[in-house]
Amino acid sequence: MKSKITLKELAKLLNVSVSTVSKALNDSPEISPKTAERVKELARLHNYKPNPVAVNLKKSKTGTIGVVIPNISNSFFARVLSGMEAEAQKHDQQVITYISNESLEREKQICDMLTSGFVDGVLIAVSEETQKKQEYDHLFSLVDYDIPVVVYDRINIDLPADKIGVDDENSFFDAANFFRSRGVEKIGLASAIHHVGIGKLRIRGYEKALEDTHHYLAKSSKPADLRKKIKSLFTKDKVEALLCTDFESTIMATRIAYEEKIKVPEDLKIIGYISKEVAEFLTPSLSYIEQHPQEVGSRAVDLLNNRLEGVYEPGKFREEIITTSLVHLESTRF
Amino acid sequence: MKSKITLKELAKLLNVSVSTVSKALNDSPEISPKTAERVKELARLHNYKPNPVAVNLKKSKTGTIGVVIPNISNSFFARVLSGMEAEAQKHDQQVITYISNESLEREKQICDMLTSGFVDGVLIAVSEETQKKQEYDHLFSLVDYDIPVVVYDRINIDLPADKIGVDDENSFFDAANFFRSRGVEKIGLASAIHHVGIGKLRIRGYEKALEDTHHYLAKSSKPADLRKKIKSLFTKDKVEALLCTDFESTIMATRIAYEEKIKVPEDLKIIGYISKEVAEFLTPSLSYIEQHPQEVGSRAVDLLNNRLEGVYEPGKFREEIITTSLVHLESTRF
DNA sequence: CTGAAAGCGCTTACAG
DNA sequence: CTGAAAGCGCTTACAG
Repeated sequence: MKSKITLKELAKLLNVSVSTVSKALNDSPEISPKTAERVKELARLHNYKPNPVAVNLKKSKTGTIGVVIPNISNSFFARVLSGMEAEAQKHDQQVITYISNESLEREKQICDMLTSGFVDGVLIAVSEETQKKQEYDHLFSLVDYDIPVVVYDRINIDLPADKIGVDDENSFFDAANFFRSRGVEKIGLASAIHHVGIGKLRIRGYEKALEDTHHYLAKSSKPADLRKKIKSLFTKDKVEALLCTDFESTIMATRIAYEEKIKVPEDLKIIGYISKEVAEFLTPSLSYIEQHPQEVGSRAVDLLNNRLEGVYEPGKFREEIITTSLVHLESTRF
Repeated sequence: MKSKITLKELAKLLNVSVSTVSKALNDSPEISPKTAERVKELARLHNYKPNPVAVNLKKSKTGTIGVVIPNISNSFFARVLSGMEAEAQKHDQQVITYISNESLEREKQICDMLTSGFVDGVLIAVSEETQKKQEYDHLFSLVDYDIPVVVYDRINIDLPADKIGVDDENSFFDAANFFRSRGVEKIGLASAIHHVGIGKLRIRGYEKALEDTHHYLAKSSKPADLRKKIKSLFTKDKVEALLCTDFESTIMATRIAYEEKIKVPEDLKIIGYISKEVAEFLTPSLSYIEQHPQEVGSRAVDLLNNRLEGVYEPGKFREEIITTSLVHLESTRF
């Protein structure tokens, strides 16, 4: 039960002033080596640690960064968070997590909190609802309060902030071209997120790669509807390859193939946007787009810190893109 | 660019003292309704929000709780975190997230940080390595520093702290008995986590239910080895049902069944410890143990807050258990 | 009902 | 080299 010792108590025990103790512990050159050593020794003995709240108040900062996550069950975001936490550690920053659950209302509440000064900066991926309704006032209010914001992953939003994203469009451009190069003709796409930014980009990549051929699209945010459409791609259109923009459509596609006794990869190749963890264990294992979430996370923290430290010119914002890679497992075996 | 206004500035604008402003904003009965209204109006106009760092310093608390998570990619923990965040919100607390990556070393670093006073309390699920090596000194040092600790999920550890767990043993006791009641004779178990606490408990539940019959066990923390053992259960022992204690063994089992052309559920029933999200999408969909992670999370925060508020008697600790439920999907269809 | 003062635990110009 | 003082932005006994 060593209740925390303070500078003042330390000072009294040493018969010196609080300022001296503080300076000694902060390695100020003003202090004589002798007293410095005396102070440090006693501090060590008592296991002294400065009260971070007091230090932060003095320094007018919080030592903390706020992360807004739309959906933590999505393992992409979970890994991004992990990358952020690791990077923040290196800078002795604490990560405060807020989960919006893809809700605009919740996101507003969170931003409102954040304007009170709980954090030095904010990393945010905006919720689906926010994107759909295009209501960004709460985000602008962060900016108004001079709280630096870094937008990650879902970056196609018009906000004066640094951004770190993933090359969604290119990933599917490349994936579609991969199939073409192998002579596949009927290449389909399934999407449950066609209405949100990243979904649109992935679809655009697919369409650009296949400008000159027929597009086979199954798009719907309603599971039953999507299922019907994917099934139709398989049984009526008889696509030979399928790109899936998200977890739901990917898993649904493998599922429907199984039910319809379509052999993967013999009769149907699939590439999906799912995590390595799940991809490797599916039956058959599923080729996927690796988004390097940890890197997205650590870069996001980096951008924020550079911004906080004034490395970047005020008013001019960065936009960085992490390059994805296509990982081939069994579902694209030729 | 409304840089934050302070109490002092507000006071000057109103020609009253700082104390008056503070009291007015905190609805102190000492203040006349008239001035209270004046103060509040100006505060609203300037969008005044008290600086939380200053408030916390004054109140000698941080308004923050630290959550240590072994592995955020595990969707169980991701959901637990979500439950914690939701509950913390209700109490205006911020959640600071630390990820140990199942590493003892990292966990020590984190605990060391935490003793500096970044948080009012800690919620922790200890890392696998910590459990294996049984090194708990860093956790005891939290307790020594009078930082309340709540241990969640991995609770079979001897620490003076409140605990919130899941009825691991019972879940598999019930699951095994479910199969028996349906006349299944050869019931196997696969585990990649047999060496850690929750794994042991689940296995014990299985063994208790089947005390009088033969046990078919496939246990290994090495993937290749586990795979061989599961395969042997299927092809040599010809088990008719399998309980899997974790994500890895569950997915591996479905995978091996597929490769060996064993029909699920016709020739083999499976129950696994995986998340609803994955279970529902597997082929066939997989019956699973629902652990109610969000509830674990929110109860953990509750326990901590009751402890902080002195609701519980000092020195006497709570241990709560969340009851799991067995969710039947296709893999246990009779 | 209002305000001056002390203090939460630090840091840092400034004086000596 | 050391210390007294001011101050970060609040809250809250205490006096008037």
